[in-house]
Amino acid sequence: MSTEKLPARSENFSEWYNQVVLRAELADYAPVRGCMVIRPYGWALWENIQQALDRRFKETGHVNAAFPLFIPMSFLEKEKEHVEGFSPELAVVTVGGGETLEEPLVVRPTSETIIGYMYSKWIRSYRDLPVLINQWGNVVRWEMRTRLFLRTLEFYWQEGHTAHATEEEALEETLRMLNVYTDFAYNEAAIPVIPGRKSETEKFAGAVQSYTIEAMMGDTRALQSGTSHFLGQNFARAFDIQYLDRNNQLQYCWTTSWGLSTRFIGAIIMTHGDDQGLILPPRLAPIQIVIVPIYRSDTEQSQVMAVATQLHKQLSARFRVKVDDRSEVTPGFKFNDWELRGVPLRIEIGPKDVEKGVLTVARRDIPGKAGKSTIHPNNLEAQFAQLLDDIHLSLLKRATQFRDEHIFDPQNYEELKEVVQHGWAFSWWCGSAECEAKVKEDTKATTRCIPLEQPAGEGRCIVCGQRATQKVYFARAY
RNA sequence: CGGGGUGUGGCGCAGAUGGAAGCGCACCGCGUUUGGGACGCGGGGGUCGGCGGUUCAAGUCCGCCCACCCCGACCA
Repeated sequence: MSTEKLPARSENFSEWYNQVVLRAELADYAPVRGCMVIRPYGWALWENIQQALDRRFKETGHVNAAFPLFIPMSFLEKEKEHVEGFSPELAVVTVGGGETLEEPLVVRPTSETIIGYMYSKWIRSYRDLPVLINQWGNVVRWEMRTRLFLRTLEFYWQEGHTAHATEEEALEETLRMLNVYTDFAYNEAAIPVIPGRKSETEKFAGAVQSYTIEAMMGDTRALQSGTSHFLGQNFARAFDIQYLDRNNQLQYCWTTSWGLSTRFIGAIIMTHGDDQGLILPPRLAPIQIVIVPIYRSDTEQSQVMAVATQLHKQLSARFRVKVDDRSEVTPGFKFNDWELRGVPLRIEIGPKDVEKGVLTVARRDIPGKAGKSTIHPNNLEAQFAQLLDDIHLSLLKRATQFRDEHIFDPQNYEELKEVVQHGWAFSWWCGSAECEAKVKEDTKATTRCIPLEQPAGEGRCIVCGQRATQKVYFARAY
């Protein structure tokens, strides 16, 4: 616990971010460079993310399974682009039980290869298709520069891997899961992500096409928050995933993969947080309502605690509630503490409230006195459900407004260079890697996505002036 | 891997010219407090990143090594 104020977001956004993560006790640095410990509060948030996603996966027909952490080195080498993309960041095990291994094992950076290998064993007939499997697990990528949640050597995620009989079906699956992520981001996390397609240079190593949900952080940088890949027959050919169709013809499968990681926690922090700390979206918050009792004398304490305990019991049936009964810190400290931790609603119960038979409620999304109101204890569940929904909507509205205010439509290349310093540019783009590279070279901004929703007509590439049929977002990214 | 920086109680730091390791916060105890980050008194805790050297004497000077942080190249 610390009593110091956080650095202001406007002064030093990344320092604000680090301190929020550490002080809200979401995570801590591990003894190994680039690794972190996800603490109980952070893990509880992840568990809620998992639940919300897992429910959507099941609803769309997927099942969970678990594949091994170790993958034979040779597997990675079977898909050319895949190995080129991942080999620089592999952790490799060369010794086991004191003996040098016959073949080195890589610690999975992603599981397309080993799952592809298994699929080739399991799939024989069109009757076996589609295979719709998801895995919750952890992967390792030896990154050079790391940041809590946003990029660590090891991270937790889910990776879905599906195999289909036809290209159409696989493409449909790819977009279905992109929609699942979009729906999750809007309706659980209150994050207005933009779904779109990745450029050739930005796509997943080994994919035919990659789709992404891109979110704008509070400093206007972009964060890829989830991805869905159409893998074509690349991995099916590399791993011999074949089936006999109705006409007894041997065919290669069409596969997809899609993932969302603990990085999403970073997206939540940087989308909604303010100078007081975290603001957690109500549907994912580990604690939705915190009750802070206030008292002086022993008599007051017993009166107040009686109400607090009863209220806790009543509300717990429907909400995630906590009573902060710590006696060693003052109410003022607790207010700040729970605001730092982002709890959406706080109930203050003091002698005055007990006397009047009311509750004082403070909304986390509206700081200070403005967010406080007095409510009468009739139909409490409905009142709190309404309040939490209101907070969800207000967070989404605020984030959407911020996003839209920082998306620009530069009229020429000079303007583009300027706007990507403090926002995103939404511009016509010819699609060439050269133009993309030039923007990156000049501004550090990269293409984030070609949004699914495109304006009508066509224009001129913002970089080279050639005919362009699509608009793309350029932004500096995490 | 290139450029810059930092290593001293849990955290943040101070320790010119070598001469008995300190401060703030946190922690423990007691008391007073408690409606927006309380206060008093009393405590516990550090082989000064590591190894080697110079010296009567090294946190301080010299050499080597290690780790971490920031900025680049790479990335969900």
